[in-house]
Amino acid sequence: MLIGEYIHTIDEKNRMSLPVKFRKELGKKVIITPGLDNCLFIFTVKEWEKVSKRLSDSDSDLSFLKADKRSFNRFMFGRATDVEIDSIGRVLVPEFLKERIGLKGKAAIIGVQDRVEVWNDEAWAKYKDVAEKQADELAEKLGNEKK
Amino acid sequence: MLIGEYIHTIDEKNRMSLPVKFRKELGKKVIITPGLDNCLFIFTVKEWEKVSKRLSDSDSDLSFLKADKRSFNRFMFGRATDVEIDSIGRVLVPEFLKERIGLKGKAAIIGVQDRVEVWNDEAWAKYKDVAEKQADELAEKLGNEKK
DNA sequence: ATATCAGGTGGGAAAAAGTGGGAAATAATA
DNA sequence: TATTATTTCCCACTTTTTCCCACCTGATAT
Repeated sequence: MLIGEYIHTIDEKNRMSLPVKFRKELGKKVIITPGLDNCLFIFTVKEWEKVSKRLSDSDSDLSFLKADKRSFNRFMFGRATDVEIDSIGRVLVPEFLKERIGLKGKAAIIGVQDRVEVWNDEAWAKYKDVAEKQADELAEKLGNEKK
Repeated sequence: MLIGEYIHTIDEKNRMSLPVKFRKELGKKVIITPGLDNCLFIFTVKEWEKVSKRLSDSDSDLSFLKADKRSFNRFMFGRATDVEIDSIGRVLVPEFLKERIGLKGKAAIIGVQDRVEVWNDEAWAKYKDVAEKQADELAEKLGNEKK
């Protein structure tokens, strides 16, 4: 399971080293896609297959309008990139994905169960701040939904 | 069962030794997460699996499509860390978790049934003070609820 | 009182992780 | 094809982490 928060550098060659704790689970190749809430998602190949299957499944339970779904899939698939992890555990973050979330200098690398998220470090700090304030509230809400 | 209260030091290398009485039950690897009321939780791997399973959406590979799940999962997993317990029973408390609860110098380590809690020792002292005064009151309230 | 033991603390050396940069290989352009 | 730009690979440096050993303190036993 991918968990934890790490702050790493993105250098001028767009290289970013992955936390050692993630490397075993990620293997030697990953899929980087635009994520939601202004971050990037990194999936293992296996996880990506699961995700993409469910996204393209025509009779899945996703309550998407067809048009919405098409455009969402373009967003996810059209800009997904598979990247090799180099011999010392770094990935190359494509320029257009970097730009998309305003990455430069420092990145926050977050393990979220089955995926890794990459954030502009400042954006992450802000997001965390807000999330924390809402956390109790949220936990309670989720708790109630289960009833 | 994990019970009791201990005051231990956190040194400059972020090491904190776990009470001997806890070590057997905790095993050689634990999960540290932010807890509620401004403390940290330490779970055994087994306990963590139970907790995280219950809290995450187990019946969907696409939980990231829901905004509130995303926030919650980021909070839950992004800020948890698995740490090895070293040969003499110490854990490394990640800097970002230390910061979160204002840990430095002395920590209060509390056994709470299935989990261990870590507090800033002064915060714990205050909390205890208040809690103690309310304990009788609280006990009665809890007793009544069960009826 | 001294010795012994267990739990907890601290520090130095070795190893690992993360970062940066140059050279070789490849691709792009004219 | 020659030249330039980009990407890839490899090595080296720096910082952080890990490992190991020694010390301290308080409790118990001799």
